[in-house]
Amino acid sequence: MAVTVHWFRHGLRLHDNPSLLAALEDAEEFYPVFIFDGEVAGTKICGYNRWKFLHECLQDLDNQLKEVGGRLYVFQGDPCEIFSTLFQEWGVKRLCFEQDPEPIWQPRDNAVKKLCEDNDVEWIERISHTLWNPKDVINQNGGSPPVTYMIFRHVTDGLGPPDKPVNDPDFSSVKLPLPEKFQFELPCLEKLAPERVCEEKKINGWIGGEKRGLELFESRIKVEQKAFKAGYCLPNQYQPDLLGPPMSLSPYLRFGCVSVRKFYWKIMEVFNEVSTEEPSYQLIAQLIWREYFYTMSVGNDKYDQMKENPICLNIPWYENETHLKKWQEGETGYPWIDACMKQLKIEGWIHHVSRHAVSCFLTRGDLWISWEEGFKMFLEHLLDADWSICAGNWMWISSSAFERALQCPKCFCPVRYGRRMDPSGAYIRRYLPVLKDMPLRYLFEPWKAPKAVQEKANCIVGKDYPLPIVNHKEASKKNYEMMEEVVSCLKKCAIPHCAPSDESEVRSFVWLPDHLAAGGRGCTANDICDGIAGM
DNA sequence: ATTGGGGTTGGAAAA
DNA sequence: ATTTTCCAACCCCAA
Repeated sequence: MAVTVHWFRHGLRLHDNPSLLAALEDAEEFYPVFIFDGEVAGTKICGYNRWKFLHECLQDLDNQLKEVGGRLYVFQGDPCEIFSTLFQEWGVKRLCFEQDPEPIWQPRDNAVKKLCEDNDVEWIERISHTLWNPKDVINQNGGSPPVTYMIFRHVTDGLGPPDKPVNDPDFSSVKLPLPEKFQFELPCLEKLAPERVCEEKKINGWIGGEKRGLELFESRIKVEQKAFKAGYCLPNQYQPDLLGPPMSLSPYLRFGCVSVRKFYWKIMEVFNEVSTEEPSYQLIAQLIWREYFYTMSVGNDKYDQMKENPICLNIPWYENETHLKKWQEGETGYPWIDACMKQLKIEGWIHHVSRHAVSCFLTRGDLWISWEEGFKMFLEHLLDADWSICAGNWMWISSSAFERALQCPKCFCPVRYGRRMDPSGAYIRRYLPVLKDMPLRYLFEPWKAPKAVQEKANCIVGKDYPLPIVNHKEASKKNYEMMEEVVSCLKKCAIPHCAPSDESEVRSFVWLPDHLAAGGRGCTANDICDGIAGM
């Protein structure tokens, strides 16, 4: 019988929460704790929508705990200092928390573990943010992160399917002490970081928290079930729904409102109910990508930067503050790009085709600006961005790492790709109202509209809407040549690193130079920017 | 595998 | 009403 604490960081949920169960086991008194330390839950770089989402997650946890007679204890400050006080005050005997695999959290967690050891407090860390323990994947692979995505898949196949979700917590036999003097007011963004409250406090349709996450999950499962029954197949030239209400679970996976293991097993279950075929890997491909980027960041604290990052190509990107600013603000003069950036800033979530478009435009496609800038922008605004997933996706997109480093694909045309993804132009008109009367014909390249058309549409290009900041055709051609040069330099020093076991896989691989292969990898899948992957 | 590019063609919108 | 322009819809090919 003991006083125990569960420390929430990721994993803002009650279901499938093994470390929460560990905290409740044989406990006499139980305290659920969340600590704002200026970094937790991605609050170091955090736009308004992310703050709002996090607050809703915490509010939801507090509401659920109220129903079982408790409250969520919320603190602000350094975890070590706070726990040091709490251990004394509450007489804590056990501290439980979910594993945060990313390197950025290790100093914090190591310090707290040491504090526990110094104070004779048992600490328990459990895996539930990822499908597998990244450390198991690395061990299974012989001590280093898998060199390629294919190998990653192979290794995880070797580990077997991920653990099934654990039972819901039972609070009936523990005491949930209520505070006498402590205030449970969640610190609001306006007070904590007023400079981060942007003017764009728009309603975005996203509501944080486990309750909403599970509702969305259930409705999403029904959609998938229907698709399976109808004979699920991968869409070849599919039309993304850029205008519908948010359906992605990615923000809920990011904050742990919905368990990734629940997601995995439910999809499998639903598919198996409908079909006797072996479930396609594609069903959970995005979850595996998520897993891959988390795992690959383990032990690489330079994962979010180009310099000194063993897996990232050094590419001589331009430094162009003006271009960067225009990209960030959605003022590039390419309506498709600008609409995506406006939606990102206003709503905090954009579809993966939008992510493809703007990330390619910033980096290897048009502006030739480092992916690190895009990483920072996405990490600030995207509800589903997490440090390693965001950085991994940006390296991928910009052809800075993985097999992309040696096989740079064609870039997206900001006009043509937009036309295909948003054929009615409704998406652009929603996020760029200045273009609402521009005829569809010129909507994706309004600078080509004759003066009379511009006047009639009440939008003079160069005045009401910017002229394009670069000539796509010229810029992308030059950038492609520069990328080819980088690649040809690399190929000269490329040496076979390891032979693929399966002959059929050879096609998918490009040999990596040693310095890349050491911590690097290649992969063949595409479509990695889906919200689930959480770029 | 998925894009852009080149070619062609038919048709719609602009002039 | 006629001409011009340009785009969607094909195809195939290259990367």
